[in-house]
This record gives sequence, C-alpha cells and structure tokens, in this order.
Amino acid sequence: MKSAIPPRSERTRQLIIESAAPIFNKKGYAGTSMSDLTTATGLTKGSIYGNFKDKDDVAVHAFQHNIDLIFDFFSKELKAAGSTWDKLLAYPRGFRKIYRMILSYGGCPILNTAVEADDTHAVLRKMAVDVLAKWKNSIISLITDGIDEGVIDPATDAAKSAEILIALMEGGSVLSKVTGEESYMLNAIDMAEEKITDMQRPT
Amino acid sequence: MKSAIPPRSERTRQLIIESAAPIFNKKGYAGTSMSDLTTATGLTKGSIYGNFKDKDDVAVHAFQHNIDLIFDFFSKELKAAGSTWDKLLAYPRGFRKIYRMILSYGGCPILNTAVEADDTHAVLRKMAVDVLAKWKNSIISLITDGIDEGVIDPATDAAKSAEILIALMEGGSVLSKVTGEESYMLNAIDMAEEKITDMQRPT
Amino acid sequence: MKSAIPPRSERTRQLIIESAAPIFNKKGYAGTSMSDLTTATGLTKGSIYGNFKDKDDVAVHAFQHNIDLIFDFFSKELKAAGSTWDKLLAYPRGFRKIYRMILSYGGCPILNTAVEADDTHAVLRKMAVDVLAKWKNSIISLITDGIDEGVIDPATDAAKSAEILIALMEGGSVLSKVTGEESYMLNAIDMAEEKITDMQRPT
Amino acid sequence: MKSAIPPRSERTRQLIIESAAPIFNKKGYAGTSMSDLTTATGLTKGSIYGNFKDKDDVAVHAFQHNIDLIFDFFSKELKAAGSTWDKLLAYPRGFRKIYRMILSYGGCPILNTAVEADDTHAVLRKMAVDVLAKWKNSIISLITDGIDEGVIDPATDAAKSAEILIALMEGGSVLSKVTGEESYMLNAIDMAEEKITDMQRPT
DNA sequence: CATGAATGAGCGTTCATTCAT
DNA sequence: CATGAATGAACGCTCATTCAT
Repeated sequence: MKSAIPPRSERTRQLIIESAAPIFNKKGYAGTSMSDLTTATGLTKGSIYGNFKDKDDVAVHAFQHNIDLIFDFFSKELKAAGSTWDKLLAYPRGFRKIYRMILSYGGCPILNTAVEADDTHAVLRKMAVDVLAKWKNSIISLITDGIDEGVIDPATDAAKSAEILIALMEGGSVLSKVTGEESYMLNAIDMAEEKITDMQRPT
Repeated sequence: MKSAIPPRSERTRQLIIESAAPIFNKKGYAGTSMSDLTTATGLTKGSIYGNFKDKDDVAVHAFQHNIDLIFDFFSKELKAAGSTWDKLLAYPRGFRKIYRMILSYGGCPILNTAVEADDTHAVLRKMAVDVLAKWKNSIISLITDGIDEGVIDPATDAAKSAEILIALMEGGSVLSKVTGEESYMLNAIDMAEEKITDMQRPT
Repeated sequence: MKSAIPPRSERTRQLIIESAAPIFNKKGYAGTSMSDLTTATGLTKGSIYGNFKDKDDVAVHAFQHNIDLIFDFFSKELKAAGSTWDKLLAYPRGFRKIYRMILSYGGCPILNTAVEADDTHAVLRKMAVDVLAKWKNSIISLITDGIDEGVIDPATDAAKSAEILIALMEGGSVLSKVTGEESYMLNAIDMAEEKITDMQRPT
Repeated sequence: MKSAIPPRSERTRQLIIESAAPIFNKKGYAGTSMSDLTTATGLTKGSIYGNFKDKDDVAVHAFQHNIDLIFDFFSKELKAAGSTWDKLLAYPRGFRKIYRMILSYGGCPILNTAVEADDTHAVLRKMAVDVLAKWKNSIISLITDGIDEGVIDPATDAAKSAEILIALMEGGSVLSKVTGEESYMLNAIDMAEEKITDMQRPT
C-alpha cells in the first residue's frame, strides 16, 4: 500500500499558497510584490510562475486557502455542536476561540479582501461576496431550522438577524485589529450571543 | 471678521487633497500612484511635490480630509439634536442619511484605512485609531450624560455599548459596500437604534 | 527674431529616434531590447518611456525616420533630374550613389521591416506596405508622364515595370547585404537601367 | 537495399525540426521562443534539449530543413527538364509553381534568414550565403553549359545573369509576401524568363 | 511655486537553459 | 531519452522622487 506522497509540484504549489496567504492578508494585493513571495518561499520567481499563471492566480488561491482555513474551523465547531441552538451559538463562540489567531494573522481575510478588492479587483471581490453569502445562508438555515424545531421565535427575521450577526463579528474583528484592543471583538461577540439568546421562543 | 481669499498655494494644496481623498479611499495607499493624482488634479508631479513632502504626506492629509468630512457631518447632526438622547441617536440616524454617499465614495474611510494600514503604515494606522477613540469617547460621554440626566439606565456599560455601536455601523457599512446590498447597513443601523433604545432607564 | 531652438523634449525624442533607427534596422524589432536603446542613447528607461508610449512607439518612429531618410534622398535626386526620363533613371542611379551607405546601415529598412513584420507586427507591416505603394506609384506616374511626353513606348506596362524595378533593387540590396558582394546590387541596378532604357519609344 | 525504420530518437529530432522550421521562418530567430516550440511539438523543454544543444542548434537544423525542401523541389524540376535550356527555365517556372506555398510558409526562408541573420547571427548568415552561392553556381553552370552547347549567346555574362535572376526572384517573393499582391512575384518571374530568353544565341 | 524631463530602483513576467528523477 | 520543476538573467514597463529651468 503506497502512502500518498503528493507529487513535488503539488507540494511546491502548497508551499507557495501557504506562504503567500498571510502576506496577502497583511499587506493586501497591491501591497504584496512577487519578491515578497520569493523571499517568503525561498523560491525564485521563475518557480512561482511555473506553478501559477500570474500574481492574480497566486492571490486567488491564497485567498481561497484563507477562506478554507476559516470554514474548516467553523465546520468542525458546527459539527461538534449538538443542537441547532448550539450550532447557531457556535459562530460567536468560535470567534471567541480563534479571534486572537485571526488578529495575529492580519485580521479576518474576508473583510480585508472585501475592503481592498471592492473597487479594484473584481475576482477577489466576487470570492469575498460569495463566501459572505454562504455564511449568511448558513445562519439563515440554522434559524429556520430552529423555528421549525420550535426553539426559536417564529417572528424572527432570519436574514436580518444573519446580517446583523455578521456585521457585529466582522466589525468587532477589524476594530480590535486596528486598535489592538480585544474589547471591540469581545463586546461584539457578547452582543451577538445576546442577540441569539433573544431569538429564543417566548414561553 | 476674518474672511479673505486663501493664497494661491493654499488653494493648490486643497485641490490636491480633495482630489486625492476619494482616490486613496477607493484604491488604497499602495494601490494609488502619484500618476493617479496628477491625472485627477490636472497638475504636474513637480507641483504635487512642491506642496507635499512625499506620497505619504498627501495620503495623510487626504485621510485627514476624509475624517473631517465625516466629523463635520456628525457635528452638525449632534448640534441639531436637542436632547442627549437625540444626540446619541444622531449616530445611527446620521448613517441612515449618508450611507449611500459613503458607499459611492468608496466606503467608510476610517475602516478602509484601518484595514490597509494596520500592518503596513503606522502613521495612517494611528490616525485611524485616534479618530475611533474620539468617536468612542463621544458616545461614552453622551451615555454618561444620559445617565446623569436620568434618561439612561445607570447599569449601562458605556464603553461596551460604544464599541458595539461602532462595530455595528462599520461592520454594516463594509458589508454593504462589498456586496452591494444596502440591507447590511440598514439592518446594522436598526440594531444600533434598538440597542440605544434598550439603554433607556427602566421606569 | 528668436532662433528656433527646439524644446529639450523634442531634442531628446530626436536623439532616441536617431539612435534607435539603425539599431532596429540591424537587429530587428524582436531582437532589439529597450536596454539596447538606453545603451545607445545614454538615457535611462524612464526617460525613453517619458518620451514614447512603449517599445512599439519607438519602433514606429524609428522606422518612419528611416523611411524619411530614404525619401528625402530620392526626392532631391528626382528634383535634380531634369526630364521625366532622367527622373525615372534617378532611382537606379540614386541606388548606385547610396547603396554602400544603406548596406552599412544594416540594409534597406523597408525590406528589413517587410521581412520581419509581415507575420508578426501589423503596424510596421502596414507602414512598409504603404511606402512601397508610394514608391510604386511614383514610378508609375513617371512612366505615364513619359508616355504622354512621347519619350516612352506607349505599349509599356507601367505597373508591371514599376514592380520589376522595385523587385530588382530590393532583391539586389538584400543579396549584397548578406553576401557582402556588391555585385548583386550593382548588377541589379544595371538591369534596372537597362529595363528603363528598353522602355524608350521605338523610332 | 537499406530501408529500416529510423530509431525513435531520430523521429523525435525530425518532429522538432519539422515543427520548428515554419515557426522560425515566420517569427524569426529572435521572435521564436523555446516555448513556441514546445507548444508546436507537444514535447517538453527537456525533450528538446535532449535532442539539440540549444536554441541555436534547433534553428540551424530547422533552416537546413527549409533549404532542403527548396532544393529538393528544384532538383526534381531540373531533373525533369530535358535540355540545358529547359533546366535554366526550370527556376522561374518552378517559382511559378510553388510561390503560393512559399508565401503561406512565411516567405522564402533563404531571404528571411538573410535579412535577420546578417547583423546578428553569423552561423545562420553563413548558411544563407552558402546556399545562395550554390544556387548561383548552379545557374552559372547551366549558362556555361548552354554556351558550350551553342544554345546560349557566348557573350552572356553568366555570373551577372545569375545574380540578376536570383535578385528578381527573391525581390519578387518578399514584395508579394509583405504586400499580399501576387503581381510582384509574377512580374519578377516574367522578367526572369524574358531575361533568359534574351540569352538565346542570335542566329 | 510650477514645470516637465530625468532618474534609478523596482515592478510583474518571460526567457533560455539545467538537472534530479 | 524524457520529464517537469527549477534557475537566474533579462525582458518591457511603472514607480516615487528630484531638480534645472
């Protein structure tokens, strides 16, 4: 039984992506140069261009990698949560677990990309928009499930609540990032949890 | 009574600042070139360098200009509001008035700068942090005043509330900007107003 | 009365064009690098790009300069020639005067450009085609004039004769260039003159 | 009787040569990249470098291949021609048969190479010069033979006539190539045939 | 002050070539 | 032999900045 050693090229691609991901996240697309990537990877420009079409291509894969990191984390959190209720709370609670890591990583990649790309880079912007939609839909589904299960007040506006929760968490994260004060993030998380608690079906 | 036409040089500086401000806001510091500024102003590079030390210097003044625009607006809103209570509500209500303008301007300059500058540009980052502190203190003062006046529940955590309000408004604005959906901003504003309403002294 | 000193920029443009013209003619468009041009001019890349849009732009002006050199020469030769007959002969006789200069310049620019550009560079190709058409029309006009004046056999096919004369001179020049043997050019010139002589009206 | 399938390596070499030949002819030596050749052959760079020392080596063999194509064609034409006289006419007549193919192939390889290589590539230049000498000598021999046989005017300058015939055909071909007008080639061929007819021994 | 021509470093990208597998 | 990943120099071009006029 042959163990699955990925081919050399795949390892190089992965090295480039993983090295580039935090750099793009911190310095932005325009602020990151290909030389930054050769320095970080120890590879030559030719090698990077042998594995990716152009800078855009690296940025797209690096951003996707960052998205995957976040989604993998929350997927596990949701899976670990038992009830619909706990799954909904898994979002703010998950942020409480990893916000420090996110901050040291340069802030939330979705928000960083959203801010830089909205007026300058259509492809990255679309990726950010898509992942936000996915996130929002996930919250909406959970709220709907909760209503169906009778644990959430049927009067709850699922879409509105989802947008507010996302705004709180993204807003809190960027403010903590720039000010260096964790309280922004923590208070936003508290508010999000409170908001979820308020959705509870009145007895 | 001072009026006086500003000297020619001052007008040129102002032209550069006002032309540069929306460009930096949309394309970011790294993404904006001095050539972008000559194109926008119709001036030569020499002229810009005659009025500003370097690109940094222009960026700093452009950002300050953007901050001033926002603060001038909210200063008027607060002045127009009668009671402490109305002054507090002037923030979300003000956003409801100008969020469309902000979006077409490239999003909230404070947030845009916070995101780009946090890891790359200490001076701009500090400016963003300072203006956020000023904003937060303004909200804290209003809440404290409200408590003193007996209109706000003394149990209210002023600092925490301020941070949540800011997180909501900045979070809502960036999400509306990138997705193009106004609901993010509007729902965040609703939530902010509701949050303020909840501070009311229980009778 | 102000003497016409061209502005600095015009002089730089001219320096670049005149330096680039023989280089492009010898090494071709693809074979000439911008560094070749900085070396030849003593200027920096930035300076060249300040005066020309891109490499193409330099090449186009350099080629036009080469065309002008040739046309200026033949214009003078034609003007100096008295009769229509002598004007027609001015072409081969002109080549006899300057073929050495052409060879040391890298060969006939029209032919060089025609050969390189036909499958790779539409703009240069069109310029070469246009100048060839102009040359051909000039010969056709002279022959037609000669027929009208009664010095050239009216049975002469003007267009065909023009094309043959051009083919002879261009063919002779490229063969002399590559082989280093002047005889190719000289024999082609002889043939061209003989061909013209044969056009004479039979008495 | 030797037949035998050529070894695998020889077939790969041949594939590379045959694929590269028209590309070099159209885009020139400087304008053709090794990547162009991998695209055209479907092979890897390593494979090409396994069969040829470097780009130069491929170019030399590709050019030789192009020369061979032309010479094979004219060899057959000359063999098929009965008399010395017909053999001499086989050159213009051969061009009349294949000039369209030559044009669609990117023009006459001898001329193309002559033009590009004369100032930049000594090896290719020498090959072009050698093949021109061979061609010229072939014509000279035929004329000499014709004189010996009494069919050609002994006053004919064989070398001069040879150079003129070559100049006509090469000149005509390049002008037709660049302008897209067949008349240049056809008129040059007519002139060449007329020139040959004029060599006939006066009776 | 303003101009505009110039600089030199750096950009993203492609080149011909090599070499372990 | 062939592969494909890697190299490092060079490519065309743009950058922020300077300075004589």
